[in-house]
Amino acid sequence: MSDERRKFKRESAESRKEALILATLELVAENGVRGATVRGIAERADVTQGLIRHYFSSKEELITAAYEHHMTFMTDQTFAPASAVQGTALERLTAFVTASLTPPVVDPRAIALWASFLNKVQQDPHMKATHERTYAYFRDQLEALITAALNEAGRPAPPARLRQLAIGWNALIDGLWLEGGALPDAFAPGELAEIGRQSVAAMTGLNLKQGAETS
Amino acid sequence: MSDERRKFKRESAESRKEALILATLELVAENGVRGATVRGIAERADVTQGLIRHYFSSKEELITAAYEHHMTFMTDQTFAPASAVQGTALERLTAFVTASLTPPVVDPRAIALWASFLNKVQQDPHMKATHERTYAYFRDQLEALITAALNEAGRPAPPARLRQLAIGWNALIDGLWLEGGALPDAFAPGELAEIGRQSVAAMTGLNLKQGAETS
DNA sequence: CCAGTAATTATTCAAGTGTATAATTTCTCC
DNA sequence: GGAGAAATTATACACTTGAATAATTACTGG
Repeated sequence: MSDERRKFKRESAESRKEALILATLELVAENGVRGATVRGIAERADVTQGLIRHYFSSKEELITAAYEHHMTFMTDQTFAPASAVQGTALERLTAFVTASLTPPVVDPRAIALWASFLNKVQQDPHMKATHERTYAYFRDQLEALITAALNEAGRPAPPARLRQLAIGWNALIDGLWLEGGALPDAFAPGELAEIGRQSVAAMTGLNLKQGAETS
Repeated sequence: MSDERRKFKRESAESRKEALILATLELVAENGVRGATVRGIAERADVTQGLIRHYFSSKEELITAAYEHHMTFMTDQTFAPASAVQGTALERLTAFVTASLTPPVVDPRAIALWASFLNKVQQDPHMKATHERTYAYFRDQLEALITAALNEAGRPAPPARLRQLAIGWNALIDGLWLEGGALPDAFAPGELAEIGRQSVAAMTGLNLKQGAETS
């Protein structure tokens, strides 16, 4: 007697928005920002295209929301492990490097998203601000960790040297992240993190051995 | 008496193709591959859109040609300085690192192009092959240079170690290249190259001081 | 249970897209 | 110097795009 099947189901604004954002990220990663069409996103999220405009006043706004969502996710994934460590600065530093070079941070999709968003980030002031804030945060955290680890080791360094170290470390981590994501099959599991730890150790004279987290 | 002004001028196929490719690269850098429209490219190259199809059977073909052009340019710019050096392996290695971290290799546009092409590179088999060939060439050259420099210094290393060094160096150079191109104002001229030389020196125990090329 | 409201779908529109074809213009060569 | 061929422009077409509006549908509160 009742309708054999509803034509659609109402969802909370929150979950709908998130579904649309996730669908957007998928398509942006696959086809770039311009390739992520309103119709494609709607289809991927299993709604009709009109709904997008109901939740976001324009495609631009959806794209921006998706970017922020992604950046927050990446930042969380990168910093959570180091924050969880309650040991020495050197241990936190090691955890940070390892997390930065391990899935899900290292991931082909993350690289694709980074590349796809780059153009827009450089042109849109709001997205640019988000990006620079994230980047500065990343490097500041890194520099603080390096500083603490060097002090801990009884080998404090002047600010100029610390800046250089932070830039170099950051570059190395970025580069390995990029290589790992762009050529996922070229490296054995854990290899990137191991190379990362060894390289930054050599650059600093600190000794980063892998903490046995889950042995 | 003669026509006050010709409506167009004939050019050689070669120069027209190049003009179209350069216009394409400009627009791809600015707006991504999908943002580089046939009409936009034609306007930038000061021709009408029909001409594009006269020289390239499709937009796809033009994009591919532009990508190859760019990759060839980047490879040349990166390797020419090191090839020109007639000294020790260490000197060639230093020249290589320096060239990789100096304009025009370090350039916001180059980063934008790299990012814009990434999607297409990962999907189009032909472009993917070009990319992987270039990447492999880059790392092989680097590994060979490192090997030679270590041998020269009387400190040969086993293959596994050489592989790790090449991956690490490559990542560091890529990362610095990326940072320099993405935030061109964040670094003083020559700073990136200096950090690069110091970092890879520390990673290897080799001493790369800048050769005084143009003092 | 049933009206009102908001979520969702359905349809429409103007602008932009790559491609195809037809119409011109320039240059070369005998 | 002028005909023929190739380069270039001009026009047309089918399709996609983001956005706007109208029409339905599902849920909620009394």
